[in-house]
Amino acid sequence: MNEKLINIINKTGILTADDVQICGHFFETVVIPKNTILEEQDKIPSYLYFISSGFVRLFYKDENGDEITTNLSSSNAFIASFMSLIHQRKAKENVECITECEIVKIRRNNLLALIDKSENFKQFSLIIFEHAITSTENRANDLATLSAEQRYKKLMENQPEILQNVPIQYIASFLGMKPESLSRIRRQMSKS
Amino acid sequence: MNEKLINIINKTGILTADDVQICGHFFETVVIPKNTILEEQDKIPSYLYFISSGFVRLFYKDENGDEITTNLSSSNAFIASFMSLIHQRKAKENVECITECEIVKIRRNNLLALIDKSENFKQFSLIIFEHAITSTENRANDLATLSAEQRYKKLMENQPEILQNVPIQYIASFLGMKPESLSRIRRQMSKS
DNA sequence: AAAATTTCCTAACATTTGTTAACTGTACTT
DNA sequence: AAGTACAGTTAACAAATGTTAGGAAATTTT
Repeated sequence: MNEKLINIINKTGILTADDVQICGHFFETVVIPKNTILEEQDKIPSYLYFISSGFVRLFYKDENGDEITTNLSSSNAFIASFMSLIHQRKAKENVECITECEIVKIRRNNLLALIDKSENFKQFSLIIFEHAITSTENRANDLATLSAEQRYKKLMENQPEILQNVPIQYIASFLGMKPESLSRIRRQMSKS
Repeated sequence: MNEKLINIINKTGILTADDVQICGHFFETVVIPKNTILEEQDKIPSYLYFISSGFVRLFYKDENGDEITTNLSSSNAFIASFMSLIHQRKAKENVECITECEIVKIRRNNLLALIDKSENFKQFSLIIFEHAITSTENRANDLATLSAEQRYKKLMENQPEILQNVPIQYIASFLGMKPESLSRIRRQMSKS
């Protein structure tokens, strides 16, 4: 199985070597070209994804046809349209590879089978899920309390690799500002 | 058991009459005076709460000691510091009754026992959980894409009862703006 | 009831962010 | 290589929101 995924799993200390062995049967590693949509808005998603390398985003198209980026993720993170995946409902967002990506994916039914079979795996998947929720909560609280510049600086500190690899317009949308505003902020910061 | 809670349960169509009967043993109805903290930030929460009547908020104190309101809920909603309740971790936020409330609560261990015992109850609790997550996602997306005025108008339309019963400062914080800004918006809207 | 505290409002001003439009550079097509 | 489309930048201006300070109104305490 994918080494990075094994590393992440071991870091939690939840799964045994046997557990990992079993997992291996259900995860599939694939290389995806840039700009590929993995799961589409308004369709029922099928997979949970682990990003082994590359950059992935979640975004939805609003009433005006504008794309709103709600999540930016890079290597060693899980990503999915989580709630829709679990409940088999139409997804509110697209899952898109921003760069070429090495992706490790598992089908929903296999994921549920693992969760059902192993208490350890249940706990592990809860942690994945919790990360996704915490990240949404943090985004909401940052949008509510920080200025546009503070939000950008925080992203610089916490996920600097994003800045090098993700189009500015996606970053601006994720941070809740216009691309022109982000441009201005970047210029002002480069001056001092 | 509390009638409103039974109504909500029946509306989902998931639980049988027997299920509801069993639930009744584990839920406890209490009346709570206004301004009471039900669960405290940095402590491990114990209960899931259903608001039978009254208004409840989630809020956390930031580094500066400022209170940030992250959720405003009224009758017929479940509320808790969900992630912390499930994982038995220190809560990131307080749960506070804003007005006097009639609350129906269930202890975490009893909740887990019900989930474990009944597939129906597992599904039901997943729906409660999903509501909480959807509400956080919506807050984040609204903060990212709408102006302060648009956010206030949306709250007016979706939860008008909040405006009559929740202090303006909490509403402003929840909407990610300063109380003075909310005051101005309300005045401008009252003019036209 | 008076005093004190807190909440909310108001207004003037400062700052931040959005809007519009033009321009540059880059990547993709032909 | 030329042409086209798109992403990113810049600048001037407009609009929205934050800041500060003071006062009115409501609530709580004495």
